[in-house]
Order: sequence, then C-alpha cells, then structure tokens
Amino acid sequence: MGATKTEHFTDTQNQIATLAKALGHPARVAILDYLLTVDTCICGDIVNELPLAQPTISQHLRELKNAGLIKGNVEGNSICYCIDETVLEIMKKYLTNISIKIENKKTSCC
Amino acid sequence: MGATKTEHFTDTQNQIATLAKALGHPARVAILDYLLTVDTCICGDIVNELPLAQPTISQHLRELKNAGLIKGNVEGNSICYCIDETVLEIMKKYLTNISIKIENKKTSCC
DNA sequence: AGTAAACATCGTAATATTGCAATCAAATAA
DNA sequence: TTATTTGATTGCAATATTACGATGTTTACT
Repeated sequence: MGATKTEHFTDTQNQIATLAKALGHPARVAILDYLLTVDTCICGDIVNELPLAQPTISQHLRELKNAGLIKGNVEGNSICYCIDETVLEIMKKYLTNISIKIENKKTSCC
Repeated sequence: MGATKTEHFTDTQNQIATLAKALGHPARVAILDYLLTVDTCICGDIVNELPLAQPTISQHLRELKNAGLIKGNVEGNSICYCIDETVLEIMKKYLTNISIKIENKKTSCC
C-alpha cells in the first residue's frame, strides 16, 4: 500500500496525472512563472529568486524536466532552462476536451 | 521538513498548484473521465467502475471536492457527483496565458 | 596546477499521500 | 423494528514527497 496503482489506469489518464503532479507544487509553478519573465533563458539565478535552498530547487527542476515541462542545455558554466510548450499543450487539450464533453451533455443536475 | 512552504508563494501559484495536485492522480483523472460518460450524474457506481476499494474512492472524491473540481448533492440514498467547470476554467486560463507569454518572447534559445 | 562558480547528487529527517479493513451513519426496504 | 444499501470516517501500514546540509562534478578564471 501507499504506492499509486498506475497499472490499472489508461495511458492517457496516467499521462495527465503525471503532468498535473509536476505542476502540483507552488515552487514548480513559480519556476515556470520565472522562466517566462526572463527574456533569454539563461537562468542561473533561479536560486536567488525563490525562497528555497539550491538542492531543493535543483530537485524541482529535475522533476519539471522529467515531466517534459522544461528543457535544459549546458551553457558554459551555467545551465539554460526553457519551458517546453508541447507537453503543456497536451494538458490544455485535455481540459478543452472536458469542456466540450460537458457542453454536449444533454441532462444536467447539480 | 517535508512540508510544502506554501507561505512563500503567491496566491495564484498556490491555487494552480492545489488544482494541479488534485488532478495529479490517475484515479482522480479516471473519476472525472467517468463522470463525463454518464449522462445523468447519479453516480453511485463509481466503485464498480474503478479497481479501487470503496474507502479509497471516497477519499479521492473528497479531494476532488475540496479542490472544487466536483460538486456533490445528496440524492436520496445515494449521492450525485458532477464536474464543476468553473475551477477547470482557471487552470485552462493559466495554461493559455503561458502560451501567450511564450509567443511574445523575443529571444529564444533551446 | 589551484581556486572559485554553478549546479547535481547523496543521505536523511519531517511530513504527506495512497490504499484498505473495519466501522459508523443515514436512508430505504421488508 | 430489523435488515439492507450507500457512502463517509477511522486507524494504520507502505510508500512518496519535500527540504536541506554535505559533498561531488564540471567549467571558467588566474
């Protein structure tokens, strides 16, 4: 017990859940927000922008990267992180699809 | 340590994170998916549809309800759960906003 | 080579989540 | 009233997440 029973759900359900999970922490949302404000994506100063220690941020960055939400390139001495839109698009499509399905529902109660 | 440092982040960041966290489990995604397939929302049979025990599903339903993703009305002996679109709209807007901001960025690297 | 910087990794403590058996509460049926 | 049904709550074990100090690795600079 304690572990998620991933194998019982569809690939799509697991994909959406994984993505949402990656977005499910304010620090990671804050990292994405920050990445959007800097013009170039040489982002060696995320640590100075967030109230968390360097190893913690490194860990959050790795999770964002694992989920495919950001890309990272080594850029000399520092690392260049950018948002990868393609995965966010999947999430957006999922939400849009829900809206459409609700729209098409004949009966409504609550 | 181990607890999320919520107080250091903005209200918006925490709101998005809370919402995403609620979507961050395949069982909860599956529940939403199922709620979309049933025409009326008298949904006393979610337990039969998912490979999880009744207390576990009840717990997931509570989390979805806490996040505002579903509404529940007592309907005689059973309970009627429906998706609440308003909160999903917040998430969708957040994602759309990211797309817009990326679009407007002059420089690109990765 | 030696040092400084930027970031990753390891190890670990604190806390949260997941899942379920057992049990409780309320409404319905007999 | 006495089942039965439906769903919530409690309590607990297994596992995951969060956060950070200490340390490792790589690149740049002198």
